Amino acid sequence: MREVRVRFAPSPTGALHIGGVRTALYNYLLARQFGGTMILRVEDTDQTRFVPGAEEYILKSLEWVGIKIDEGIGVGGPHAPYRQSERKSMYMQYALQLINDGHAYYAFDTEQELEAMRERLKTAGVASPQYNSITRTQMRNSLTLPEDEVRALLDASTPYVIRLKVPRKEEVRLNDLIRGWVMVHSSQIDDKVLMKSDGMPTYHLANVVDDYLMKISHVIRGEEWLPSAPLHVLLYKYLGWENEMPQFAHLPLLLKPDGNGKLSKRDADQLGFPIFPLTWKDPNTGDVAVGYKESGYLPDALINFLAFLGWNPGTTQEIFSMEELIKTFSIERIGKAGTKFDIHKAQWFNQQYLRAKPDAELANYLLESLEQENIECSFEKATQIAVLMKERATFPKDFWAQGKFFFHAPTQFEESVVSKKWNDDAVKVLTAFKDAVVTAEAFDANVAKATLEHVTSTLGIGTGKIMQALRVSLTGAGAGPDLMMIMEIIGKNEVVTRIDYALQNIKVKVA
RNA sequence: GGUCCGUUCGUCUAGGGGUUAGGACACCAGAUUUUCAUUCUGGUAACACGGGUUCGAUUCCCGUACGGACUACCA
Repeated sequence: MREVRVRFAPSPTGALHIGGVRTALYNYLLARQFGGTMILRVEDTDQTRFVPGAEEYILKSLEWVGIKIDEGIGVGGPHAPYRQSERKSMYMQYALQLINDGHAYYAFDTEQELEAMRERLKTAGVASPQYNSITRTQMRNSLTLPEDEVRALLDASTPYVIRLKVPRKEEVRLNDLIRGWVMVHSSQIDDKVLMKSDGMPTYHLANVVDDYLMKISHVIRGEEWLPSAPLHVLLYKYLGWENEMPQFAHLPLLLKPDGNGKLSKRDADQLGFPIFPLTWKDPNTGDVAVGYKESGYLPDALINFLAFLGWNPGTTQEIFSMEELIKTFSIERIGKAGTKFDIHKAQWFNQQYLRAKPDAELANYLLESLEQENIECSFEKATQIAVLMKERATFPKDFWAQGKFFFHAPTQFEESVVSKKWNDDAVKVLTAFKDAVVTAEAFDANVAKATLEHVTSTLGIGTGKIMQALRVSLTGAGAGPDLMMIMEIIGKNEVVTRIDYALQNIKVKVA
């Protein structure tokens, strides 16, 4: 097997889509598994769509999820430069070679002429008009124009493009690693533009030339490229690179969670989940899209989730570290069908990864939130809270979001709990409990529990009946972690103060 | 419209000529828990349809339907 060299080749036209991250991941896994090379190349041949900051964003995103680039943008390498705009001068020679070999030609048609041709064909009943082996005979190109006129036009710097001369009748075959043999008839491929009039190559030429020059062994990319893959095969053939042609693997697309269609930013916005790894501010519109990182997703969890979107190991194991993924991954086990994107699964993975973290790390998450709120808290106390909250957290920010009551006494009490559980018995027990706590010498969870049980049994009221009331008086809510531990953490004085406040501010609704 | 790709529980999927069609998420129920969550146990739920081939098809073949991608001097 030849040396594995794969590439992730995004266009810097905006933030990196989550589907792009998956594509990068699969490339990376293959490279690592075979001790190969992961290359990052930027395909910025369309200068009109260039977005400032996009390239840096892509770099940061890959770094955050733990995909390391061995060669290319940001790290350099033997095939530098890795930005296609900077490789501009390298492409023309190959286009010229194709012309010399009779596989390409100059075309001088203006936009208006092309438009007129399409109109003409449409009115004649052709659904999708193409510049191809038939129509090119009626256009202004080096195949129809006399040689000296072509030279004259070129000498006069007339704008032109170079088009591939696709044969009229030929079966183009391609063995995709995921889909098997894909056959396309050349009559369905149009004479694609290879060099644009601004001197830049199109995707097709640049991609093939760079993959060849960079000795790419596997092209792993989205399914949207499958229709143009036969064209690329033709290009390799005409350029004389058939033996160096990489293997292709076209990944199934990520689909909308509900309904149909390709997953888009719009869907993500509507359903309230991130679509970009990192928060992205669109430099043109100023719109801000919150990223996975900022939403509290852990990079390992996101990677695990993404890896399973279209791939599975064939076993029941679901939690995979990057290392395990590298060992287990295989292109053969990538599915063919499009995958609906389900954010619930991502949340589940996040929860799993969060729980697996050491307590100290969890405590730090809480401490970070507290710092932003300007609240002092010892590491020990934060750890205690984190341990208590662990089982109910999905995101790091949950420790604060669901544990505010540890630091702020409630001033509002959950209505439904109050109306159902706040009654005369509750008031009696809370009053007695509070008085008992005041006199307690040492106070911790055990003392709290013993005290409460003593009070309830003395009064002859079931403990279960008033627990909710006690909880709401201490935390404001009807649900939460172990109450006795909460009391230990907030401390004796706070317990007394909070119960007092609740007693004075909650009216008895039910007798 | 044309070309190409696809179709197993609601979702992600395993499987593959003869299986009680397996797992996970979600959902529901029960148990545990002072509540919620966790945990445990159990449950509902799928081979798109029609023809072949075959003793037998969810699995192979062909159609149909449905879905998706592509159809630019964008990638």
